Amino acid sequence: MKRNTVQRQIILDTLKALDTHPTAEDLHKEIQKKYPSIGIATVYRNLRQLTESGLVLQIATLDGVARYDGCADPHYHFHCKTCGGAFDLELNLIDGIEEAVESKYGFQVDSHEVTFTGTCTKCI
Amino acid sequence: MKRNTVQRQIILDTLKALDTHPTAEDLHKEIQKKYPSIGIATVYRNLRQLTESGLVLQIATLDGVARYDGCADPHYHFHCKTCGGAFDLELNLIDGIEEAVESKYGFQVDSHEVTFTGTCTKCI
DNA sequence: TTTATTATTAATAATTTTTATCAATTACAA
DNA sequence: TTGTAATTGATAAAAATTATTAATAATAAA
Repeated sequence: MKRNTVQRQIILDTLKALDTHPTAEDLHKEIQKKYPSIGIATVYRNLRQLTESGLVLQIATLDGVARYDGCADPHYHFHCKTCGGAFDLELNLIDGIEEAVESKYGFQVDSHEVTFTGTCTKCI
Repeated sequence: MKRNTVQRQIILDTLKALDTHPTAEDLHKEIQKKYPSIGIATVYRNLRQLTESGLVLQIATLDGVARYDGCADPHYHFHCKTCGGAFDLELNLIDGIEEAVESKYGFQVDSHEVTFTGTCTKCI
């Protein structure tokens, strides 16, 4: 059965406190500042668990490194191709688009993600 | 200066002939059937070049493995979380959404991608 | 509370994916 | 045809992620 470990809570809390969208390694480094004993494998393992349970959002990036988002409610993202950063966007979610795909293709749609690519204000 | 090598042409042609969205390894295996001498590094190298020049589209996936799309004109995708497959969707592109992000955030937006996640008809 | 069970951990080895290196080759310009 | 430098194939290296394993600790049962 799933257990409530302090490590998992620390990982989730630290992720939620960051508004960047850290990679597993980023998050591990941040955690190490306060809890140097927590290993990188534990971070990976728990990020996967938290993603599966829906508490954490995994963001796909073009450079192949997974980034994580502690915010549960859905929103869209912008990726800067210069600095690699991922930013939240406060846009209204597109309405009815998941249902459109389900009825047109017969797929079962769980979620959708909209990602913009370009250059952020700092990097322009 | 950029050269026109037979390898690059083979890589591009093979990718265009596939309607799946292969990973670099998938594509390399497919190419090896006819051209066993072409190495995996050449496939990676050219996929990156072709992506940079805009002839090929790189698709971010949640499992962290890059997939490639030989179709130049933009369209949306569906990812099956069971089989890992990526499918093209023929939906109308969302209108004006890039401009909305540019004016709201001041980012320079080059493109946007909409990705649906769920279960495909085969895997339901 | 104490004990037993077993999920989880830290550390690290192994795997997977992608990029860098480098001598040989080859496309293109002169 | 010849010189050049971009590209190639092979492979080493790097980066990212997952598996392994003995030790630890969270929870249930006694």
